[in-house]
Amino acid sequence: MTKEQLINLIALAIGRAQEAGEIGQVESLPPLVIDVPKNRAHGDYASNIALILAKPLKMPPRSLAEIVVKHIQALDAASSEPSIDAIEIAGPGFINFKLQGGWLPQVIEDIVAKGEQYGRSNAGEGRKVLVEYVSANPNGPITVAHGRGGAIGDAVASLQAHAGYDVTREFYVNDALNSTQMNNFARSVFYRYQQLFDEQLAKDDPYGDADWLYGGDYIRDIAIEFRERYGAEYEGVDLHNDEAIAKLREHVMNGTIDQQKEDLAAFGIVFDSWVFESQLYESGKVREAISELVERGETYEHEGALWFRSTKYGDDKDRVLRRSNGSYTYIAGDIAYHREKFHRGFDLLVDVWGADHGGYVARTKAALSAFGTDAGRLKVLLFQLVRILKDGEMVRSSKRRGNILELKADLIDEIGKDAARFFFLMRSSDVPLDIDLDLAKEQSAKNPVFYVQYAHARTCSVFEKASQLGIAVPAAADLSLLTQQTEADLVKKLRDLPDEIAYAARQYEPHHITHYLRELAALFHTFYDAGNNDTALRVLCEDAAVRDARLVLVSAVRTVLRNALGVLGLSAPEKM
RNA sequence: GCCCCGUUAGCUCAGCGGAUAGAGCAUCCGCCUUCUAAGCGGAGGGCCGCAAGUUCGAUUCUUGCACGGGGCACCA
Repeated sequence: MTKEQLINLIALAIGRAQEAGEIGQVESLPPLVIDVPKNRAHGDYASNIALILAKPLKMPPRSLAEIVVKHIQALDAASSEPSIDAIEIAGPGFINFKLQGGWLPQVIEDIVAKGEQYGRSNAGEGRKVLVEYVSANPNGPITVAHGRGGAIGDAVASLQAHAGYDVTREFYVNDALNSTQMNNFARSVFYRYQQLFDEQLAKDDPYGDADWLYGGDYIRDIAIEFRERYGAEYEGVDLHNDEAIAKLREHVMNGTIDQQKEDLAAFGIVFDSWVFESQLYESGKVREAISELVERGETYEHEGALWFRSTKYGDDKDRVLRRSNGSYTYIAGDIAYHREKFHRGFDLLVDVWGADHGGYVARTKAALSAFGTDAGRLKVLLFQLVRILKDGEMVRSSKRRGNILELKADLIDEIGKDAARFFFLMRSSDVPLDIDLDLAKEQSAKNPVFYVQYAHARTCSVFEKASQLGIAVPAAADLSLLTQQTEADLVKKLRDLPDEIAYAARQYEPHHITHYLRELAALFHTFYDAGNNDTALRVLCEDAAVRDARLVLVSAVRTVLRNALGVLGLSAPEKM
């Protein structure tokens, strides 16, 4: 009996009880949900329906439960295939079900049949969702903080895809023309570039303390790359000539973006789409968006600037869209960008931002509301800051100055792509993340990703061993022979994957999957280890029928581990 | 001052309105003639920040308070 069948049975029993006049009618029956109790002594499934109906029906929960149970038993007994083994009323009025063994083979057969598809659902019904993440400014490398956003965004996108949405992954490049920061960035690169040709300039370092100078060694790295690409072609650029700098800025920026793409690829992230803020300006989308706000009467002029009356939609204060000097503000581009996303036909937008951008949620949603779009169709995921511990000290990462911790050099090269992704996804986005680089470098059992991947490698080693012994992996087996408690526990966990993925997708919380993986790995290790103490409990035991059943079980475990790792973009090594 | 996030075991954190609140690390005690010990079993350790409210039932929802972090530009 499946979960759905049990729910139907309960609904039917309530209907019978109502027909018999034993319980009253309710306006609307709440959706029936049944849980898998944490405590296995409480059975396979538990329903709290009697507790929920107690109030509207004005009956004590326990007696209500007794009536419902009576009808459930009658219905089950009358069915062609009675499948409830035991049913009991517990505590304040829970109805606990123990089903006959049939569910266990069903779960395994389902996994074997679905293979890579196991865990997917069609809840999204193909609706189009755009997930935008990382979106680092083109003035430096991808940092560890971007890495957290990248891991979360990529996992959320993957979860949505598994939940049946049509997902697009997008990176938004803030290369706006009115950017003072970008000019300073280019100026800094050219200064370091000139120093490569002029020893005296390098020694004197006249602008070493200039306000506009970007600190950090990565600027020098970019200058070196620039020299490799263009040689001495731009050696004579006047650092104080804003126009000349602005003209050459693009060269610098393209190099930076290429580098970002490389770093992201090393992290396993590839975007479907890159949108440039400059193109929104050039194509007139920004002007268009602002004009629409003006036409809709959502703006006003004040002291020469154009303001968006965002307070009308719950923002703290109104926002300037166009400065008194005629240039657009950052949010003008951002508003146009979000408007444009919906124009491209997406049903749902997900933005992944650092918590330091939390203040932008209200104004962005306000803009959508002003366009007459339901702001609920934009989901903004804020993740708390990443803190880095190195040599026992907290390192503060800063984009403008030095101390930048680069995702590639400082994390991926140290602990590997999989470990980095796993650590980023181990915690809820709402919690600050500490990464102790020294500890993470250890690559020991303390590292949970190894624990999980090792479980997968172990499943593979069983098949390896079987093959050496000339034992073929059976296509089917008598799964009713899986009678050990460790086996039942394992299969119950395997059964949870579709629910876990659906839940994590619905909540936009990938960390549930890392927890699931650890739990599943632990149950597999326990199951496996039982064979170390008792050879009869090994997968490759004497009894061929039991052995075949266990091989099918291990195959299902391998599939589920692989699928769950895959959702998070983690590899499933066959050997470790 | 206002907005967002947090407060659960020594530490870092899970916990989807339910039953005896969990995991990892750390500490202590056990298990290698092994299908991979990169593993497993066991023990100790909790006013779930405080106070109200809603509920049959609150660690979970609401409000207030306290403490900690982040954010409050005609910067991006």
